[in-house]
Amino acid sequence: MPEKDFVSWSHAREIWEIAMELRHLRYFIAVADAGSLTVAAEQKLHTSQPSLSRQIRDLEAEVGVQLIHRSAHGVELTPAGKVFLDHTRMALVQAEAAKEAAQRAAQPARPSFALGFMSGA
Amino acid sequence: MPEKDFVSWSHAREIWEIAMELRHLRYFIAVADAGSLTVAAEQKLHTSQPSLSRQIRDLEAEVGVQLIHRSAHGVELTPAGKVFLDHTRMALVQAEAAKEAAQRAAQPARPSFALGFMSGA
DNA sequence: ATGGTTTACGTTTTGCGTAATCATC
DNA sequence: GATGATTACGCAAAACGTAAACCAT
Repeated sequence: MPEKDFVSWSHAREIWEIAMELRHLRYFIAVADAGSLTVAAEQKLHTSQPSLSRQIRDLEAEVGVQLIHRSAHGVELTPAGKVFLDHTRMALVQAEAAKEAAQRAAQPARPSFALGFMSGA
Repeated sequence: MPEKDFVSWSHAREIWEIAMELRHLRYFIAVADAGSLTVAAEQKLHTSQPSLSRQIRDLEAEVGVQLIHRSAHGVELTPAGKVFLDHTRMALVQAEAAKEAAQRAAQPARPSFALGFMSGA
């Protein structure tokens, strides 16, 4: 039976309707860390700038908020972008934790340790 | 400058190398809730069973663990699958929270004209 | 025989890379 | 003029849908 009362959603949108993908979040984190689309693409993600530029643009369209400010020197996070970055990191960590927890659970002998964290205010 | 000491990773794998996507997690949650690939596909995800079957299979390959046990009555979560489900839900919630936090941060402190979507005080 | 999952295959979407363009300092 | 982001476009990979096959009850 479906137990879905573990958390309450802020809005009515169902989780199946989220268009955002982890790839977008990874790209955004790389850009934020590098401060530049160019170096993030080439040195971190091993992809091309145009690809990365488009993914970031798609992400901003999905969120509906401008996350970075483009300039000639590189990119700079907007206030909304900084907030988004923090949550984004946690989401990635959670996804990776899910994978590792499943792998750990599949091997019965290992004691499980919790990789816990708090969700922001 | 990259601030990345907010959490320590369990393994050396970089986050850019994660092949898992939120779509896989959404699909998995739907299957777990429905207890069946067929009804999850048709009634929740509005897609086809073969598509869903392949996505779940891909997810299991990525995680490296069998997450569901197929039977004639439907599907049943393996112990690893149950653990994975919990973390997966949190990851989805985090991702959605990131989006909403960014939208909230983009709103000025005092909205002069309310195109509000929430019935607040 | 029925309910449910998987395989096969053709179609369509979409992400990606190269090259060219625009903008800012 | 040089650095960096965007647009245009062709290609390749992957997701999707339909149909057929398989498996257990």
